[in-house]
Amino acid sequence: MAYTLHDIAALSGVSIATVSRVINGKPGVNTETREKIIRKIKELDYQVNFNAKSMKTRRTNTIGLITADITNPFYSEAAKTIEFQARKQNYTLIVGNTGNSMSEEQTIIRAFQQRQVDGFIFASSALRDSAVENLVNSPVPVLLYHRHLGGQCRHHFVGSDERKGIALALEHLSSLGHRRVAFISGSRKFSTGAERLRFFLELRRTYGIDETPHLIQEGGYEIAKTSRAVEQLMRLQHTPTAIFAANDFMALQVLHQVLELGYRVPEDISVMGYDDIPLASHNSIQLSTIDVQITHGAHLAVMNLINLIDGIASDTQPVRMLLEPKLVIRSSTAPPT
Amino acid sequence: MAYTLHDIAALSGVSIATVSRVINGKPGVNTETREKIIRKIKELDYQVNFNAKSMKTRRTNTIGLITADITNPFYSEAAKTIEFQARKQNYTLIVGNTGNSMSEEQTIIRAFQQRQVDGFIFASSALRDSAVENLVNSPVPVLLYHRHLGGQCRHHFVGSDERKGIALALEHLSSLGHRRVAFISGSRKFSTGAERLRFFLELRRTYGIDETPHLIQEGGYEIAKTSRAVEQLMRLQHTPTAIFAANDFMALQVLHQVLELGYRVPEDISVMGYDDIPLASHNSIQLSTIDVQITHGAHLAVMNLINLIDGIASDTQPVRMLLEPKLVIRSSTAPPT
DNA sequence: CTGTTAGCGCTTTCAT
DNA sequence: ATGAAAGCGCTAACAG
Repeated sequence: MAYTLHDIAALSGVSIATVSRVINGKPGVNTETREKIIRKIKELDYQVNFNAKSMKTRRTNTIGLITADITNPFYSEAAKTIEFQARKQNYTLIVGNTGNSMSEEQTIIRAFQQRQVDGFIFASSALRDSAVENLVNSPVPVLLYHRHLGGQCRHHFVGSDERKGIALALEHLSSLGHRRVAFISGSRKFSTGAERLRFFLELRRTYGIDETPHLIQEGGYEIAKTSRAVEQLMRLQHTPTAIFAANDFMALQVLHQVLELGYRVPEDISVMGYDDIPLASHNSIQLSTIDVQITHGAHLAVMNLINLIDGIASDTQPVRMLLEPKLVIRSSTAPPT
Repeated sequence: MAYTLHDIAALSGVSIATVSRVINGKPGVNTETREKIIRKIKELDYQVNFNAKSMKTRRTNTIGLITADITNPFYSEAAKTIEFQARKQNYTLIVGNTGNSMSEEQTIIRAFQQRQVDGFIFASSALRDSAVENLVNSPVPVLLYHRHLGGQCRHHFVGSDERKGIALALEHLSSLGHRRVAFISGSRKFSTGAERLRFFLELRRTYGIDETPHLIQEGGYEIAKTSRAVEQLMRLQHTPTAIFAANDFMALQVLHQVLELGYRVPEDISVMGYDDIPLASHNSIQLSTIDVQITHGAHLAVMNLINLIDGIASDTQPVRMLLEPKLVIRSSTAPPT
């Protein structure tokens, strides 16, 4: 059994109130008494019971992170930063993986509520996710990271400026001289997937990209879908000179498949990704992509959530931070020949 | 403010004790009363305050996972399974990343203790880690996963049979006809690194592997170290016909570097890894390796820890489970030419 | 079958 | 400067 305030108080010959005061650095304690108590605390290696404390303070100093899949390098990178920043501010992180299942998500939300988390970070929500929408309308602060809920629901969000990112990619490909640029979209159930497609369609004309419908394909999480998309594309009369995948995960698959088909990258065809997951920079891959500033965003997510918890940030004016994406040119893109 | 037992009790016209009984499925409540209460709970969407409950029950139903780096695919894979299995048993997971820093580790341990976690899983400990050793001797159950603390300290452990794994790899290379097999060891600060090297040295004779000292090189987490090792190896008069790296992370680097130097894999040189991280099976990599059963081990880790928490497993007889590793033959190994 | 009550370990008024 | 006491939301005797 661990020591309690009572133990420290009894052994120091004072009341628990006084011990509580010194633990919390409150004023109004005689210096000698304070030192005596501190000595005792050190001696016994006393540790506060945060749960008991929470009962009075209504603060658990824990934040709940809900992610679709921690195995996804994008999220594990974010989780690492979130955990670190949270800990620096004396918060601990509890995590849940939804595996993109709504029912799991709901279960996790409830479990976290029961644990009285001070705030939630979602790094996984789909567009129109009613569980999250309900939560957003509850009194506990919720911040969406990377993917948002769409227009209908007011919520706090830290993410990347997708329009800017698509523009950056198109500008790069266009300036290399590409006109027949294929696009493989991600799942449109997520804001990122939907927006990247939308902005591609919206911006391609500006950059002089060919508007042939066949150049747009739908990908997604299942490799098979991306695979089929690539097949379709490479079977076209006029094959694209560049393939732009809406995320690195798909881009990697594209890269592999195109190589398998005997094309050289980037000599015969350029491949462009999006996100800049760690693997993209791996020396045997070297994928050109858009860096969405994962860790920077994760850092801001924690900061903003804690401000919300502390009531520093106003809750009426939703947080909405869009980070500047950066173009990362590696060796999967080059001028068409 | 969320509802409490009092609210439900008042609104149902019963006492809090009765409500508590129905919530915990305790017998001795009139069916009608029970149903009335259940209705009220549903209607208000009442959720128990786990913290308050913990004060009485001395159980928080949370387990602390401490990992070196959640970004490492090995650990994120494990974390995913651990979170899932824990949740299935009504536990939540709180996580901490040490980044291999002892002081961070100590900080995390204390934070978790203050949160009254019911048990710890370490997936990151070094040999002779005094913080963990102390913790192991405290009353709260601690289970080491993947890496253990070495012989001096009795503790619960779930890992892989490293001797068997090395034997499997050597048998594979040997049966392909390799004799000049180089070995790049991992950091010996960890049980895995130390043991794999030890078993390689111990077993190579059995498999007819050349015992030239130059074939043993030291690698580690810094890419530069592995890089230098490969350079040394390929500068030898008799270059090895196969390079066996003590983990996939290094093997990937070896693969890249050897390819860069103009060798073909596996025609000119075979490369073998260890661990079978997800990336090893990536279609553009196809690394032959040893599968250490990450998820199976993670699953067992949770089960065993919970048994320990529940006092089902005896605490005097330490858990020590060594899973059977499996040989995974992909396309980075072939007979020497 | 149901209610009363005493804490779990802590913070925080309010007295002294 | 210090202590007594109430109470956070819950469980678990104990009484009735």
